[in-house]
Amino acid sequence: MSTAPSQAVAPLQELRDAVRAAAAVVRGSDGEPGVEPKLERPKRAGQGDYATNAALLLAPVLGEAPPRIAARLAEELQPQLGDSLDRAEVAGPGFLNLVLSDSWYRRALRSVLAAGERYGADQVVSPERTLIEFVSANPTGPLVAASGRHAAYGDALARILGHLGQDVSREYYFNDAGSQVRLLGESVQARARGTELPAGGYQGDYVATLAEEIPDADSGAVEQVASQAVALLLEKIKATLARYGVQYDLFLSERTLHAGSPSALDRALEELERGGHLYRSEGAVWLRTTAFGDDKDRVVVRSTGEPTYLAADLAYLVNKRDRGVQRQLIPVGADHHAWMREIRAAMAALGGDPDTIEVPILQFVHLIEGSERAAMSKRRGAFVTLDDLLDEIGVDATRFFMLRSSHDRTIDLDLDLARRESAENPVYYIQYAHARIASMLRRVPDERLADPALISGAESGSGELHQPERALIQKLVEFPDEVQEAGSRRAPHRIAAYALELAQQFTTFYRDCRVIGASPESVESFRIALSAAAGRVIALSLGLLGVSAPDMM
RNA sequence: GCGCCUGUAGCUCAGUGGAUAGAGCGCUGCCCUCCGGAGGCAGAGGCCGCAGGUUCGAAUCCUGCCGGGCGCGCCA
Repeated sequence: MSTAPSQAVAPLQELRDAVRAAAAVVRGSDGEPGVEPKLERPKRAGQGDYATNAALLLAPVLGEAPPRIAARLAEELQPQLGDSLDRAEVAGPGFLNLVLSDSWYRRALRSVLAAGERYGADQVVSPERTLIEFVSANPTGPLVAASGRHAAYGDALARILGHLGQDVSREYYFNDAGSQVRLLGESVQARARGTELPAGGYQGDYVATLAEEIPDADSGAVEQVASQAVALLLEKIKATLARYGVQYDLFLSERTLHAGSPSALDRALEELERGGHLYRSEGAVWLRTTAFGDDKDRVVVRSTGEPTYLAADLAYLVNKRDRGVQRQLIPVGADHHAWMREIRAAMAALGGDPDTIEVPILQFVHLIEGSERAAMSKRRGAFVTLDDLLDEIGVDATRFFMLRSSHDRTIDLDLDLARRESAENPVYYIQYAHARIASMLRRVPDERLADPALISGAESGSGELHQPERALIQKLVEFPDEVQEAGSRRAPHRIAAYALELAQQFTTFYRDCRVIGASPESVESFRIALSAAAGRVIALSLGLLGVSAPDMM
């Protein structure tokens, strides 16, 4: 039995290890049970605090009835878990329900407090240099509302993986070299001159603003106007992202990949040429991506001699390889999902491992006004900007709204509803729970809130725990698993769901269990420790989403 | 036509092999001498898109069909 106080093994992990060990013994193998038993929380009362399906998994292997195996597991677990376990009961088709003792709960709370800010961290065995490239919207206009999904997702993922011990950096790659940029320059110039916009030109009001802000917009060279427009728009994008709470490590310009002789792009193409992955056809240069799983080959140099965006992407890949990047996460919108095959094939052609490039597909954010679906077009100037959205409903509500849905579901953003209901966004429920805890703890002297006091409070008291106390502790000990799951599945929305459940569980506890002034004092100390732990884990969860955890609202 | 994603309560969404499927909003009815009522309790509300299959066990995995989103350019 492991009760060593300084060992911060997650309480659930301890239980899981014990079940695995017992399963191995029952199976008669040394150490390895050969199956992966699960530990889960039964939904119904009377089915224990946790249940394992180990016996059901072992039954086909051992050729015995599951309940018999479960009974033997129980015998093995008893000595392993010692006073952590009240009793183990065989139930249903062969589940083993574990009823844990209050001393287990007290130790579990203690370990949450002892872990502090690093609770749920340090689970990565071998960290990789991980790059998350996200948003990367071209600087041909302000960030639109949908970019808020990308920004929130990429940033939250970075925070989660960082918490788990990965070496993460955030990058924004922007195309400032292509035809769209030239078109932007032409549009600004046309606006400045009062002449007609070029075909397919940019029509937004911001183009007129740019025409005023850029000196000599009417008379200067188009390239000059374009590059000044890009610079101004990029500043605006950076300001919006900063306001949204997203800090990038690097903004990388496509133009720098074209610069020099030979350029990064030249060198990438040369390398592919040497590898025999390029061929010429119809006057263009093609990359044979079909050799690596793509459904068609892709042009890298147009018949006009101009490189495509994919060519620049190749140069960027080489650039990242040279910098020692080991894993790349590049969330893109659903309209770009075919690009995943291209880039992974390109990676393979460059001799890299395509599996180190992950491209989570973010489904669309549909804007609805009234009952109509608002079409978004940057070029036509018909869009809602991220800044507009932040003005309307604020950073926290926007982030939470964007993060509570799984990335592979489309989000319907009803602007009227969002404005009306922003006060009812679940994020406020969570923040309210946090503020309430902070308010409560303000009534407690500082010395009782110091870590040693809290930790001893967690183990103080000998009375029986109340069910809401146990339920809250159960929720708290799930946190490391949730972070792990959110990280490995690239699914920050798990944390949003968890934070809401935790806030609910705290609220139930708060209603049923008097904290300040509870007697005897050991009970008060225990509940102060429990409240402080709940407050910390709520703050940690919100922090992983980039949402603030205010002490007062 | 082909490829990717998706279909769970009136609405917005969690739940990627476990026992009688959950939350928020909305609806009905209650609860403030009490640590923050931005709260709580109770209730109504579900062929988990449909049909097969795998399994001791399926919302979850497989197949087909139906509905929705997005792609299928020497555009980005």
